[in-house]
Amino acid sequence: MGKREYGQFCGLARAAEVLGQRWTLLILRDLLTGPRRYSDLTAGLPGIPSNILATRLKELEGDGLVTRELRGRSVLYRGTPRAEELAPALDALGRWGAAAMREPREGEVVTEGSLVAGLRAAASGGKAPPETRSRVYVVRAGEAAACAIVRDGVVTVEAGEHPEPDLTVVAGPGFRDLLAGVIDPAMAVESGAVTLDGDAALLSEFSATFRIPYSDAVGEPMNSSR
Amino acid sequence: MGKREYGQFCGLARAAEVLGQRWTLLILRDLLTGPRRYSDLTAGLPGIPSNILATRLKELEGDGLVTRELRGRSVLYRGTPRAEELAPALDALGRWGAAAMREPREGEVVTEGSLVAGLRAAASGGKAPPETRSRVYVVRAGEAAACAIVRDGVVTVEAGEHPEPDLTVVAGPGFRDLLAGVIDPAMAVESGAVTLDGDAALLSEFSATFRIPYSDAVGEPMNSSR
DNA sequence: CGGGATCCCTTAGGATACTG
DNA sequence: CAGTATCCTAAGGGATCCCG
Repeated sequence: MGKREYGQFCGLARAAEVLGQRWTLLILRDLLTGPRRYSDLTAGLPGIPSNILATRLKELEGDGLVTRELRGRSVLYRGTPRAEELAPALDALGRWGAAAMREPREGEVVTEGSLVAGLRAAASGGKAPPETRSRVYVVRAGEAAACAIVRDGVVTVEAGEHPEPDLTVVAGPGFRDLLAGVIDPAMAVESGAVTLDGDAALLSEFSATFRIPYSDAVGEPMNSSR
Repeated sequence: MGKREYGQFCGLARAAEVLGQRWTLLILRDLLTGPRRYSDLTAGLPGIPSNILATRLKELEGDGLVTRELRGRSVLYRGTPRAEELAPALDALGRWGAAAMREPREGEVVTEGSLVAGLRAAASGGKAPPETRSRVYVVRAGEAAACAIVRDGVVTVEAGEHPEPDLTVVAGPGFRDLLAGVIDPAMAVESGAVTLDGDAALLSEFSATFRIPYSDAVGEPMNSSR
């Protein structure tokens, strides 16, 4: 048995062999938001050692999850279709992890990749209204921004801004409570959990579309102010 | 940033911090099939070093995913409700990994845990007929056995045998092709992919209920190293 | 300047033996 | 049975250097 293998004919074991290496899941998370250069990945994964990123990209290429592509004088890394098949699993994992998140820990940041992944996980847990009219939301948290387009009950989330959002939601402290449903949209505005720009009446639709309840199987944080 | 943390306020990163340690995912997989003693876990995870198992169990206990319970003169490890919330994510991961599985690699075994996890992942990808009449299947692969009960479109899978199965399916070489749908039930019997005991006509219902297609995004093994 | 490779050091993991 | 204890190797972290 190699050092990465588990010696079991089991889908979960196979997944763990590929995804269980440190940083791999986050690299794939970022690549599922679109093709990225080496330096984009470095910027989106603060603290990753350069040699580890290079090693992981080579491993993922060998596993058929990433392709490299020369573009101009830099290299574009792109997730393959096989990597895209991971989306449901990443959403499920992200929902599970986010269900236990209360406040950010000391020093934790929100990257573009984490914001996009979080919104995608939240979208798979809410229910978008099956309207014909489409909505464009922009969400900003920390330095990161993402846009979500809701159309016919289907949500797509991309990194970055959008030229004509219907509503821009700037996340403040307590934004997580809105996704959890422990505060309602009006309270969220009042408490500063969100700051809005655009059609503020859409916030309740937003909060129905994006939802990650707190797990009630997790204890309260020690420094709880609620 | 500690050595296990990623420094990101992100559900996926939090999940990776807990689940990304070697062996952890498989330990949880086994504990989601029911409470297990230390020696049960050792037996279900061939090759795991004893010190690693002990370390992981302590970590999982600290993370609120496992409880220890003295029962007689041995210790029972049990997954907590928070661990059970992982089930959808494990199913999704298992499906993703299993979609790329062709034949077992040299030396790979099927354990009870892997069989149960595989059937659960397969059940989340098939559609059980919404009948009132319930079905009891027993599936055997290698040394392992599991039973699946289908009732009103809901599938529950447990480890071990069942006293009165409607159909017992013994997996042979090519059983994976039946789950993938590349051979039909009649062919599966003929080719020896399955050996049946009981109501053989139920096999087509079985193969509709448990399904894991092959990923068409996977080519031939492209990675000879490792 | 982007995309790494190399070096050194620390820590986690693996194999095996041993004990309460 | 349920773990420790030990020893050793491999992988990760951090900084720097290199090359086109």
